[in-house]
Amino acid sequence: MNMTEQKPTTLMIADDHKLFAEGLSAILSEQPDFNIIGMASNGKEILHLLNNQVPDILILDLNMPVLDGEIAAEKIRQLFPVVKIMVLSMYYSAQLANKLEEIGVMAFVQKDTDAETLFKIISGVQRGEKHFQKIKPDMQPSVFSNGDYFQKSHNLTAREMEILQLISEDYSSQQIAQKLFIALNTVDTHRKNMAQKLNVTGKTGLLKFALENKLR
Amino acid sequence: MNMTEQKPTTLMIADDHKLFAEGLSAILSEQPDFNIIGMASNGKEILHLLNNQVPDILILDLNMPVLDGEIAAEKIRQLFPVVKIMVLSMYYSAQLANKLEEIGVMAFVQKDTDAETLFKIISGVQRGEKHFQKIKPDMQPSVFSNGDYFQKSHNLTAREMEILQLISEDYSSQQIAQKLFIALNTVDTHRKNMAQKLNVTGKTGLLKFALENKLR
DNA sequence: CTAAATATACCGAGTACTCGGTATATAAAC
DNA sequence: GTTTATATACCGAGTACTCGGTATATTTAG
Repeated sequence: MNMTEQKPTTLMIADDHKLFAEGLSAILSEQPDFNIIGMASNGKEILHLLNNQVPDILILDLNMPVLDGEIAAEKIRQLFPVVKIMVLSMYYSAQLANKLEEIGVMAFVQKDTDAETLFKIISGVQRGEKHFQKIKPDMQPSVFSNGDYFQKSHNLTAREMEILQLISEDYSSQQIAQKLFIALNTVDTHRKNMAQKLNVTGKTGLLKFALENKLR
Repeated sequence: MNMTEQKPTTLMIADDHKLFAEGLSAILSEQPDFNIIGMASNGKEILHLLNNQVPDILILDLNMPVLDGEIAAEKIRQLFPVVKIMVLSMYYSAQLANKLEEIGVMAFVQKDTDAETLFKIISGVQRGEKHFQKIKPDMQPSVFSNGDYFQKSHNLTAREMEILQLISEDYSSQQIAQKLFIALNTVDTHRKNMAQKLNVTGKTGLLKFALENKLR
């Protein structure tokens, strides 16, 4: 049987989000094919762990304090080239995926992937397969994904939200006016009204509000 | 023994981040005091689940597609007032904590809490205790938490990063000049240099870059 | 030591924005 | 029907910003 023919894949997890890391460790531990042999919460800590023992696969969060995941990955490639690195992140960008592949990372996976898929990717990585998954090109959820929330809690009109979305996409007022076939003054008025409703100052305040409320 | 005296706390989890939800379910299932009886990935789905069966405690993610966590919480308070609601979020704000408390939510917990603490909060909620934890007042990680990453990958100087941080904190150029005891023209020059390095346009481009790179 | 990088500072010409206020037409609510 | 909300649009006075370019002093790297 397969179970007696192969030893479990040894894994280490480096992620500063404790609840996530512990949850991930728990679901991976349920799999007989995987064996968690270490956990770290920042880049430096994982380097120390690897000095004592190296796993088959390291699951590395991209954004960590003290020593960032990307830089940690570069160092680990140099110091422990036998370790296969998988990077986890909430954020996807093709540029970043390319960079990680150059570094020698084996997989770049988003944190909203389901467990079954993750197990398959891990097994693939252990066999030497790369995985640089491209989900939707635009990974950034639109403001409209929470449209009901905004309309209810901030009393924004549909038009205001339309303009807020365009602001968050770097449209100047002139560009917004052209796109929506309205006057520059009208855009300005909508912006003024929104800023007052949201109690922020000007375009940068609106932009900041829009971006911060995409947080998950 | 306590185990025979009390029945396990029944829990449902509503979170669209599958890996997180499954991990959370796994660690909670390891606790004999807790029993997961349902999982949903959006606000509407959890409402349907509750129509069939209600748990002691519902663990609800704040930002979900289709029907937002906050609005779902309000509806659940009306329709299923016996259910104790705990809200999980990556983001903390006192304003939001107040609002959730008004709605009748029992706890507001950040996703970087460790599992042991979460177990304690859940047990407290089951006993009727509220938990509106205030971690650090400024929950937003500073750009400097990834300082090495920025310096390395974008060739930003220390001064440039200092100014980028102030831009992300809504400082105008005039205010930055005063705060750093430099001329307005100098701030402008730094901004211009950064915008070119980061290949963005102007202040809004810089702000957007700063905010987007705080994503976890 | 020299060369490169960084911080500081300026000019000029122009655009974009801010925010108090005003107003009208249309759509939605009562 | 009337009233309220929304979308559209304007004015004025002023500030903030943009971005091409210039420059020098200091610090850092080779």
